[in-house]
Amino acid sequence: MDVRLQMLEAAEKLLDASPDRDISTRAVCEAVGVGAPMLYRLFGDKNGLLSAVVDHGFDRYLATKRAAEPSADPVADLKAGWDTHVAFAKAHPAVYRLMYSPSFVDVPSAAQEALRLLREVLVRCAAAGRLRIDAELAAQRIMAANIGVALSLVSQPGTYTDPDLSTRVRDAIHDSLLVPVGKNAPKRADAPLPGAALQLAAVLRTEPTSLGEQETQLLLKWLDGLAAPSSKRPG
Amino acid sequence: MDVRLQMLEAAEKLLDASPDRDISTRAVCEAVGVGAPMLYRLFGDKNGLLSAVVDHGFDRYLATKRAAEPSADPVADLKAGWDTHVAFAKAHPAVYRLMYSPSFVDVPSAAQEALRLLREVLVRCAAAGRLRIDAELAAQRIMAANIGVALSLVSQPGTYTDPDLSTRVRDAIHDSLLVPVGKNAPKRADAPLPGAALQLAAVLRTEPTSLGEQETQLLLKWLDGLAAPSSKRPG
DNA sequence: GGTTTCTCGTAACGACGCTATGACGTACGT
DNA sequence: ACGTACGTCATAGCGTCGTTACGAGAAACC
Repeated sequence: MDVRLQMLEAAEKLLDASPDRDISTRAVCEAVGVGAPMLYRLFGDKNGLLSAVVDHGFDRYLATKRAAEPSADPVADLKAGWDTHVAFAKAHPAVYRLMYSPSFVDVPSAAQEALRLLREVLVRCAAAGRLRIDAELAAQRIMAANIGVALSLVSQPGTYTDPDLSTRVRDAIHDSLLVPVGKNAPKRADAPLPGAALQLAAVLRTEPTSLGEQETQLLLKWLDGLAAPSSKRPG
Repeated sequence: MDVRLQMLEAAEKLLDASPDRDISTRAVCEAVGVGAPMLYRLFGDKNGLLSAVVDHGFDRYLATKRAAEPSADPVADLKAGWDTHVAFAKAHPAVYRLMYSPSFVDVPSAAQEALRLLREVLVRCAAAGRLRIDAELAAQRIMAANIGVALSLVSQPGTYTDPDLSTRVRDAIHDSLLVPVGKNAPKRADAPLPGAALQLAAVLRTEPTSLGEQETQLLLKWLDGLAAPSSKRPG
């Protein structure tokens, strides 16, 4: 019978159901069955309620995450942290938008908490000799890119269609900040075949050639296959 | 005495001055000196006005950018595009938030336009042999990271204090998508088509591919034809 | 049991997005 | 020249919002 928790959950439910991602204080009060002054005694004002919703959702999410976090491989934890960030955004799009693009001035404390946890993982990476730069600088770069990927996926799902978008951006950022485990580490092999195929395809699409139309189409099809031998592009 | 333009500029000014980044239709109408029905005849509703503000600000910004864009070095254009994106966000924080984290359902067309321009630059990079993957996939990754950096800088300037944040994330993403200049990039200026065809033919003769034997032979024959300088050359 | 205090629902206030109505000016027909 | 039809736009209003003053009812204390 915790009224505060009831209101938080009602607000989150209404928020996810709302098309314009906004709610009215009246709807929240009516859903719980309390009067309007109750809301203002508990949360101060509407922004306080929304901030509390963000903190509540994020805290509950972190509870399941914090239990298994400190593993032996800090780099694996780093990547897992990125993925859980994106998963949280997909699971609670409205809450995520309030978290990282709030309409009020003060950023919810959950955002600060998330950055703090990221910095802790990075400190462990540094202790393991895997971090190339200062943990605070690395945390800012990773978090900024992570927010961008998550926000793009939740606010423009029709535009950002690449299923590997998150992991690819993640690895690009991480690779720029971490030192490889060994010298034989996969030094980004500049595979000449896909590169050459991509370039020829690009040129073929922009310049006239001596080939016929069907020949060009078949050639382009082959080139696409040569450029992406292991994965398929989204249509 | 263009009322529509007056209202757009008044709305933008009020938007930047507002602490909670919201405006009232009444304030916009009063600032221009027109009645409320004028706004609804010009923009439909409040969302229409805000969408128009976004498109107007972005179009005016692109006008100064499009003039000097197509340079000889597409990679330099790519990096400049990232920087102008961040600069636009810093110059118009309220408009930028509406653009990439809108409160209404449909994303403003300016966001689509920005992604389209990015893809065009990437196609030019691919034609120069500098792009490692498909232009569409690369555009999504770059744009997602770019949005994250810009939105973090404008919505949490107190948290993201690293002055090099933007350029560092930019270079990390770009390095993961581009091939270095010296490696296997033939000179674009002279004859891109024969060069690309020759390079691919050389690679095909030294590496196993996913194509069958007959296909490879036919492809090599075509490539020899494309590489031969007997075909028409641009004056 | 009477008084005080605490709690919380009712009702109201100002501001909002949006729209119906009517006044005003203009162009046209006779 | 004068009446009429038409387009234009401000006034005024409706319903809803966030927020708060007020009063009723319950509980606690002397």
